[in-house]
Amino acid sequence: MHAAVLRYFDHVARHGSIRKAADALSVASSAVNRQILRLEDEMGVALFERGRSGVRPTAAGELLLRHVRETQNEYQRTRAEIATLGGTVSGDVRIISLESLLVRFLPQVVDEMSARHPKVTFTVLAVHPSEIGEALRSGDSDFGVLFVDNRHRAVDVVAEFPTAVGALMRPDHPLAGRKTLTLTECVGHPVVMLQDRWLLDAIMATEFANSGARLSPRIVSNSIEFMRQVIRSGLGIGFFTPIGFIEEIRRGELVHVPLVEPGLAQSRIGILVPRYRRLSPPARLMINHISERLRAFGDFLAAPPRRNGRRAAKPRGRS
Amino acid sequence: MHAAVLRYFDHVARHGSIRKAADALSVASSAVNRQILRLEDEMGVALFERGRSGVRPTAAGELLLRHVRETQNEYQRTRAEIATLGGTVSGDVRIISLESLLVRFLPQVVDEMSARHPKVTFTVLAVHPSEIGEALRSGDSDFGVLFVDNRHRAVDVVAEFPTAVGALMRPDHPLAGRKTLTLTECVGHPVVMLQDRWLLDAIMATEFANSGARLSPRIVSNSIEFMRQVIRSGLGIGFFTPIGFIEEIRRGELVHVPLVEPGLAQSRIGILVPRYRRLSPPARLMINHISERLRAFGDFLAAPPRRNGRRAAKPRGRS
DNA sequence: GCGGTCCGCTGCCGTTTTGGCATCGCCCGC
DNA sequence: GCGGGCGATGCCAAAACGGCAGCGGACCGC
Repeated sequence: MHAAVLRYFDHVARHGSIRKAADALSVASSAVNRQILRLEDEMGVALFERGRSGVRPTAAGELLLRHVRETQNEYQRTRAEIATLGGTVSGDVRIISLESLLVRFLPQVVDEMSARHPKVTFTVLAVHPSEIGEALRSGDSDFGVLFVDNRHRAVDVVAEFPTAVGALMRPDHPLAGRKTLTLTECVGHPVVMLQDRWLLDAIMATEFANSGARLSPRIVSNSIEFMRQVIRSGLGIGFFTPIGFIEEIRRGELVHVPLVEPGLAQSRIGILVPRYRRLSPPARLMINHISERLRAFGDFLAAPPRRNGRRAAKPRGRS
Repeated sequence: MHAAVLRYFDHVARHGSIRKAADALSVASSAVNRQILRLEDEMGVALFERGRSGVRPTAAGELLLRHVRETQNEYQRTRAEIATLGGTVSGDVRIISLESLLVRFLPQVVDEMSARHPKVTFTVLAVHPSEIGEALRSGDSDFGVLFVDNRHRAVDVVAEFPTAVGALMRPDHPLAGRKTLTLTECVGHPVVMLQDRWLLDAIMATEFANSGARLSPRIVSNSIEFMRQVIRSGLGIGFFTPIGFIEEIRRGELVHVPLVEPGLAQSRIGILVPRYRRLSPPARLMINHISERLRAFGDFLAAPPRRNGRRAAKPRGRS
């Protein structure tokens, strides 16, 4: 329905080059170039600055770009809405998420959703915390499943549940019997750490910095899967929310001891939706579904089957 | 920039007929027809129901229509924004308003604005109160200068000033000396009334209905200008806010005695902007300008040069 | 019931727009 | 200075679009 020039313009801006954009679009660069020139002529202003190695949007280009992208997003949303009239939910759900949720939680949720609504597609991205604000605002994603951060403005928290960043270790670790820990108490024990602390959250980063704890990482990695294995091998303590390790905790293979540092003990994971954003039907359904699942995890974590837990007698791996 | 089919689709929906739309667009009806058919093919659903005497949007058509119109509005706004980058403010400002403001107030404001920003165009419409909600919501207008009505949801009141609906009459009218009046006190005196009470406001309509006052209209008209003349001729009392008659009141040719009925004495005129609407630069400027002017009128009315006013000694016509 | 009218739709054809290809001029880094 | 990247342009074929005439159906007034 919409003119091809919208896609062209968007791609050119994204790739920073007419030829690259044309390549990605599988059309001749001359075609893209002419469309852009014609568009600039129609607008009466330059939309790109031509540089040595490509093009860069001018201020006017940025303004138009916002309109074009919003139009494309709204078009997709509208199509999804129309498709839903026919009974079948379809469309793309675009989610940004914490890395740790991509390992266990979201795959399962996507699987369930996908089984129920086969025509729905998913785009699930882990994002650099510094990009969270922009990713939510720009409309590139429908919503995020992230640490709740009050600093985000114009964002509604649709559902949230409290979680605690804690020390993850084998059941036979000296600290495994503790009910709580401080970072300081972990000093001296080998720890495994995420490379680039932004894989944790900004909140955590500052918290780790504030507490004087000088932790000595024995192993550093940026792979959560790798760290899962080394922790299970007893090579050290990792610091995570329990949600990515639910299965291991359930089976008693790992123990999660909450940290008491304020910003860590009280952190919450929630569904963050840009305020005033119209959501596509599949996005709405997905949010509902994730909310349910988050609540279920919340209930589970409220009475965790800890090795030495007081409440004990909850279903465990060998039950 | 945007595909012609957007305009076609919009026009067809507006005119309820492909041939009429084609006529308005100055293209052959076959061209419009084919674009619509192609669009329906692309969407996979019928967008119009074909009837004996034209077409009517289906549910899917309505959804797409909303997207199309929003896209067109946003495009215009974006163009205005881009034009403003170059220093000159341009674009169309679309205002809905009270009939009474169209007579004196808005022409002057538009004139001042137009002198300052020659490239700005104006669309000023008086609207049926039943259409106010839809006109604000649909995006057909940028903002309204209307009676403030709390029943409108999702609308921000940017500026407002109190005004009182009152009895408008010649200075030599028996009731002209009064400081306030009730509708009941007007019974017995000839009144001139607007035909179709919706030319007043919904608030006023209910208020007039509630108070048991049985007023006997000597003259009924739907023209404010006509009523201005008959009131000046002494043919009766009219009920208006003073704002459309500022000049006559200032010159002492007419007297405005506020009514004390709650909904009338406390009515307020304000600038109503649909919440979360992005405004074009000229619309923002216009709102600022109208706010100033409204404030000026508010100051003037706070110390009105009434024949027997206590505060007296304010500039009058013959000063 | 019978033209007249208005509707959406369609086949045909000229015009306009769009895209592909080759090429130009430019600038930068090697 | 030379190769490789970039955007811009001329030329030509292909596709899209619009105008015209005409079809069939529904409705209305006579």
